[in-house]
Amino acid sequence: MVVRKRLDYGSRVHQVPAMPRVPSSARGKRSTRRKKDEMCAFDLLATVAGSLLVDQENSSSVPDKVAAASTYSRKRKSVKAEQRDDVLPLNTIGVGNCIVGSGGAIASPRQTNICLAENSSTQNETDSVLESLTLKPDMLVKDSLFSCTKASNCDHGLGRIPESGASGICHPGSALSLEPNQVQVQQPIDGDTAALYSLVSSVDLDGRPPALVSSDSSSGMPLFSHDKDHNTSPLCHAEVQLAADRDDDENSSGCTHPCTAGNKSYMPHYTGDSRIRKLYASKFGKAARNKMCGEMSNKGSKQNFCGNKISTTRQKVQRAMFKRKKIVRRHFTPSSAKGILTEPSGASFSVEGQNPGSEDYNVKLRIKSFTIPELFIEIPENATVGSLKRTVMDVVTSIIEGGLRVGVLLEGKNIQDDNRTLRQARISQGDNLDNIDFTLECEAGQYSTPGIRIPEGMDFLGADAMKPLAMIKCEEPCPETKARYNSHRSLVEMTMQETSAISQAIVPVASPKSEALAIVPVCKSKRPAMGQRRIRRPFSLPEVEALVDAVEQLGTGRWRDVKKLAFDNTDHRTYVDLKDKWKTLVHTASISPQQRRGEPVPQGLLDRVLVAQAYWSQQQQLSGKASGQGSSSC
DNA sequence: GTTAGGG
DNA sequence: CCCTAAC
Repeated sequence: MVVRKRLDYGSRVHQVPAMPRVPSSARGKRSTRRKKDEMCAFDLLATVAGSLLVDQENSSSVPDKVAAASTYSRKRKSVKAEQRDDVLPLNTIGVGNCIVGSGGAIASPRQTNICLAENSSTQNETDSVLESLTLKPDMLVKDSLFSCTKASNCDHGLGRIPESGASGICHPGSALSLEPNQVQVQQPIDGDTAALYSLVSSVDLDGRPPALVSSDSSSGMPLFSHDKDHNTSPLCHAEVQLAADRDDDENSSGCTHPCTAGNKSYMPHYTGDSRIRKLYASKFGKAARNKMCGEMSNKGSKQNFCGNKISTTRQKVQRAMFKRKKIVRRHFTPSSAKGILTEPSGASFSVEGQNPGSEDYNVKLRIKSFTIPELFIEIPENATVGSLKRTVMDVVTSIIEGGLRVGVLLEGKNIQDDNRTLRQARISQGDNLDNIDFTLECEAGQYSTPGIRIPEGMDFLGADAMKPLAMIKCEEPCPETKARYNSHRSLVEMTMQETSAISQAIVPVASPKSEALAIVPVCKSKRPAMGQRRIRRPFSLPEVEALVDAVEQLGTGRWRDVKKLAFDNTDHRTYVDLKDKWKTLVHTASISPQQRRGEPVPQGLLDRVLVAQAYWSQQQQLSGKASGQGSSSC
């Protein structure tokens, strides 16, 4: 039922009409407007997530492999609280009968990736996976789905609800290597290929601090114990594991079904109690709202997907291509034997008690290393290193954030029928897993969505926009793989090891005072996912200077004019942004230099800010007095 | 659509 | 940056 709702919503997500704009006075607060059923999804998620966290209280902690993760402890609760205040405090939520994974949900509020796994049987496995989930600092993790299941079904099925949002942020590495850490998802084997798409699409890319992703991802993963054994270099490999789990009918009823990867925005509909709803609203709500477009947003904000406005130029990313090569490890779980067998090809088979011919088996895919090796960026010589980093981040983010559509190729042939089961597609048979490829494509198609306006000049990708962004090659299993497997699970691991070149064309964007690095990727699919938060774009020094200049001339109450004067050619800076930036500048100028963060602003500039602020605030007071006096006198 | 302000 | 109220 839940699945159905999600799917239904997702299928029409783009047609969800924007909330009619009502007079401000009539616009109530979100929380009061929101209907109960709009909160249901997260209610349930919160419930199950809470149970997982509680369960994992007993599990071992993630090794400190990232500096930021050093503080990670078994008290995942505290870690999350410290590192992400906008994360749902899952561990504070009621305990259920299930282990709930919430990788994305925690790693990134934009994406929710919550998986439900069986509770007791996977406890140890969760531990082991947690250990292998530490992320590389520059990794990319993007999770576009979460899964859930009813408590009564936790012992068997794993289902997931792809969460909205092909979003991505990336940390440019030294070689632009972007590696998602392990993201594991499980998929009913009799799910169709669309489900597999969703799973693969869970290779989320996110720029959140690695530690966060690490700990959070770990907590969110329904996991299997084998990872630890062969994951020799967790820091060097980002892995996505796709585990397919086939089980009895109970699962299907309790598990949500993944939506197609193409639909990145849809809403879960759950029912939950007000207690959890409160939790959600207070903590997770903000991020979730961004993600959960439509009803959940339900605000009529033009920044949400409900509106048709495409606000930033980050959408301008020219299509690029890159390939991914994967190594596939295959593990089977025949019955009546325990141990690891190696087939002639070198694939490792884990054999564990299960009836031969039983339909209970799983497929697990692992994707290691998500690398974008080549980016072509035109950057002025006077660019700073910091601006270069930001540019690279923006470019890569643009690539990712536009949304990735996953395709499945079997023996080079694209499997287009999403409704086919894996078995029907001959994916689950085990004898052709080496011939499975995945393609990643930008979600350019989303721009053709009715109601979504593509700014002119942003659509220069043309037909090229649909070229595969990535190709993932499944190859030979790693012979050295040794794994302990959960019973009745067969696994396939895919390793993305090589990446073909991806070429990106970046175009400079007009910017105040010829800002050195106002370079924005040009990508048709650059539009952020519905309801998705915009990419953070710190103001550069030239921008700040331009802002100060404009405010000095126009004052602090004419942000639209300021925009027109100094940022007219900068699409991604709205007058609200300028107003906000001025606010932060005033604050920055008013605090001690030691307390300031981010790229330092010259004190001289800050002094001008204070002077201008004082002057114009005085002017406003005077004008206010004058008008007040005038009106009274009249 | 703008402005102001809280988060 | 997001969101909302108020205009």
